[in-house]
Amino acid sequence: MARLDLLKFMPFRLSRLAAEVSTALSSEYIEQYGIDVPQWRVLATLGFREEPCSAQFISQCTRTHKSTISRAVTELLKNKLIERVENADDRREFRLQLTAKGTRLYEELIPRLLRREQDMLSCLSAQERKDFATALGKIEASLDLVQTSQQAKAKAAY
Amino acid sequence: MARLDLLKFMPFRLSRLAAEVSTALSSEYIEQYGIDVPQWRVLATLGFREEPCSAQFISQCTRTHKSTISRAVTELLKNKLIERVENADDRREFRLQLTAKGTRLYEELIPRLLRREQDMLSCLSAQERKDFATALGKIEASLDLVQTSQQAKAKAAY
DNA sequence: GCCAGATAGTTTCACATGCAACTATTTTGC
DNA sequence: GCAAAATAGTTGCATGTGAAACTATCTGGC
Repeated sequence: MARLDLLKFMPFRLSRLAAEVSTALSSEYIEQYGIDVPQWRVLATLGFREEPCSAQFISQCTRTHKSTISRAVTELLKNKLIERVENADDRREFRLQLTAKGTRLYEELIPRLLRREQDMLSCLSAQERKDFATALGKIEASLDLVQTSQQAKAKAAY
Repeated sequence: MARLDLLKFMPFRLSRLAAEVSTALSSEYIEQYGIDVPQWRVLATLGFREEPCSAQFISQCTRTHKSTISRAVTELLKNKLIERVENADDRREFRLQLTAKGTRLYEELIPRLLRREQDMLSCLSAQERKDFATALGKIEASLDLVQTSQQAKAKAAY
């Protein structure tokens, strides 16, 4: 009879680990700044890419449902962490960017999150870390999770 | 200025990958048998461990909230995939086990899920797969995710 | 130019899940 | 032995999220 040990089953392990890591990490911005995971993803996208982005773009590159992004954007606008400018070329779309306040928060947060990431990976040697990232990349690629912006554009609305 | 590329940030990558893997995998049992992820976790635990288990135990070793397990158990009982027997030693607790129908479903499902897992990992060589699992194990251990049943017992109600 | 279909973003709805309160039982301290 | 605390499991409530419907705008075919 075929058996399956959940504790050795990769999908389960990934799910459990991702949940744990997410909880450990998000406490950093939830408790301190009152922003949740979708809001963090919006800020992270806007902070990393210097030019303004559409909500659609953020939705695609963070793989987060557009309604979730829409709600996060609403909240961030309310708290003046981001602002949006009309796009004269296409009036359906808004360009989003960090406000000065949002940029300050972003710059405060990033080093702390990077430190936390390093802490979590500190149980691996430099080589192990590199190999782990590579393996992750291969699995992502095989599941078609690596999107260039071209592919993102080609894809139907997510 | 510190920057952070979400696409290279381990917590985000893990979250995204886990979600994708979970969706890809759960379609196997959702579409065919109408059972959801928590229900699958109950079945997987009961099928793997031959002796009957309590809901509490399943909750701990799958790291799933006890109310979620409770609802999954209710549903599985309704569909006669599991049954529960009173525990004379402790009448608060019920021992859960697969029914014949549940065992049949389990035995049908397992090979297919294992095959899917292998498919997902087929982009890695045998050595890479082993190293990946080892790295995962180290991160889990450093986050205190590896529970023996002793530790589970020692831990407060989850 | 106009109409059909596509697209950006919002909102409504249904549903899943975590938390906290609850019931029923058992264990612990005295 | 009994009262207080702990524990197994259930349930009500609040919340977050995805699907789908919706509005507004744009694009392509003709």
